[in-house]
Amino acid sequence: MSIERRVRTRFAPSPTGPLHLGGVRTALYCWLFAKKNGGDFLLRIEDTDQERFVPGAEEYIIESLNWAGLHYDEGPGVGGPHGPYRQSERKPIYRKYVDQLLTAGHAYYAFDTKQELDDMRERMTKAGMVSPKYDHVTREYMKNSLTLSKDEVDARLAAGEPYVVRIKIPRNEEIRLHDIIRGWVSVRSNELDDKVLFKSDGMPTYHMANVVDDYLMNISHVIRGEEWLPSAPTHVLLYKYLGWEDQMPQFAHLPLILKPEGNGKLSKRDGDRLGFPVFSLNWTDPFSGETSSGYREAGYLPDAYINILVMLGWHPTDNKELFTKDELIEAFSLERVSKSGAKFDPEKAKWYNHQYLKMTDNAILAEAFLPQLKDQGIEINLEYVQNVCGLIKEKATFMKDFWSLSSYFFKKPEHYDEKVIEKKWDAEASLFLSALINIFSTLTDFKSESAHKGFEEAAVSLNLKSGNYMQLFRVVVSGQASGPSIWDMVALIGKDEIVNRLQLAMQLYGK
RNA sequence: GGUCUGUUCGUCUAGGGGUUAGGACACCAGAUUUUCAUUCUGGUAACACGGGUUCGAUUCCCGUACAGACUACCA
Repeated sequence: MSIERRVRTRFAPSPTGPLHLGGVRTALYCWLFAKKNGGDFLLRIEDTDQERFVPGAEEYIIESLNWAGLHYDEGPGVGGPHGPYRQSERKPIYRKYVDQLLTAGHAYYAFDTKQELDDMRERMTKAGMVSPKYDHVTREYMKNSLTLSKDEVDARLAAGEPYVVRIKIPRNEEIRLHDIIRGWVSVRSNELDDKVLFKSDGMPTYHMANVVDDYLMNISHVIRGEEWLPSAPTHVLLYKYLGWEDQMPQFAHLPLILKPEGNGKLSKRDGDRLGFPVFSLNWTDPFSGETSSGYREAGYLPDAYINILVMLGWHPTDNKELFTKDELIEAFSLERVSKSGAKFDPEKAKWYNHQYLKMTDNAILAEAFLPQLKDQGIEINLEYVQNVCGLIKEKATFMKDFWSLSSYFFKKPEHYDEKVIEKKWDAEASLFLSALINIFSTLTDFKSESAHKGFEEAAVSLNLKSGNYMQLFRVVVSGQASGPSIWDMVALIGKDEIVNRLQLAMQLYGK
């Protein structure tokens, strides 16, 4: 293993639908590891299964990655020295390696039809085998170049009979592979099946394509989900048979992301069923028309999303929880990725978003808030919006909460929290609010402190406890029972409007 | 069923042969001179079980249990 090897990682999704949480996290770890080591991160589209092709999926994947800020150095649309980066476009490349395996005797032709395969499985199942494999024993009873005579094989090939190429798994060997996260893993070859390498449609399967492409693209580290661990030994064998042992990438199999309730890995099929999105972006299935929501549209900030995902299976050396991308690149290492699956916690995800919202500059928030305001028919100067954002971001979990949290900064309340009105508006309240109107009206300098002072004065003048009317006052001004610091809010709305709203409420509820 | 992988508070996790087993989310309580969904302070809460090894094991080893992944001409 050369010490000088340049770090190159790849994210290799199959365009069979939208990208979900786990996929993005895999991409994130690949990206982080590459950046951390000054290497390259590539995107490769694994579309060797034309039957599962879903229109729009590739675009969706790319857009998801871009939204999350995981820009790739090589890949579709970007190019690079090892292209093309779509396996369907690399089709002619694979044949040569399949032939190499065939001539070396590490692979063989198999002519079994779907029916024959099914029959074999049924037979074996009846014989008590739970999941029959095409392996070193069953292949003896099947139609392949190991059981058929050379003449017959040639004849079938010449006749254009459909065939697949399977790897010939050796008997009684122990296959060891080193995983950065899990250490040494070993399997006996007899447990492995003769996987199809080359399909009858002329396309390689994942196993073949992935090994060939990783080699050709000079991938140094294969970082992927744990679901690939069982087939990794087959891949190791492929590197060996192709004579690429020296360039074999290092493996790191990531723990799975599990459903919050119960068990099992979070899957695309979970959609919105669990009460939170599993996808990055909104998605409409082109076949069924079914729509699923995404984190972007749900109001998550990209950096918050990244932060949520990175903590699902990785942990820094200290107890730090909030990271910028640069800090993540600095802190990340595969050695600190945990081995066990992580249940996704939607509540904690919200907390992260809230933290990021608070950290975001008011100017940026205001800019993002503008479209919502426009939809509400509000036109107002940007500085005011920025100030509003500064006050309400403490209270918001999502950007989309902004309007409901702040509408009263832009127009008079249309409804008042009736519970508070009922509970707090007594005879004294009317006296108090009248006094407040008078005092506020005389103020020339209407700021947080002066408004607060005026409020206290009104209470003192009537010998009342100011605290008793605090929440009522908030409701009168905003219609809502809770919100940001009351005096800051009042000062921002301004004296005339506040007095106005007090009078309005007196007309409605005054006793 | 078989193979592989895993198992520290409800959840994400830190730690590691001798610790009051640490942090975060959630939850509960108090505080912010009784606005609040923010903030602050405090609290409840965990080493799956059984055997070893050891002066000592939550930490190392072996079993058991449980969980998950895989078991297609899908990736």
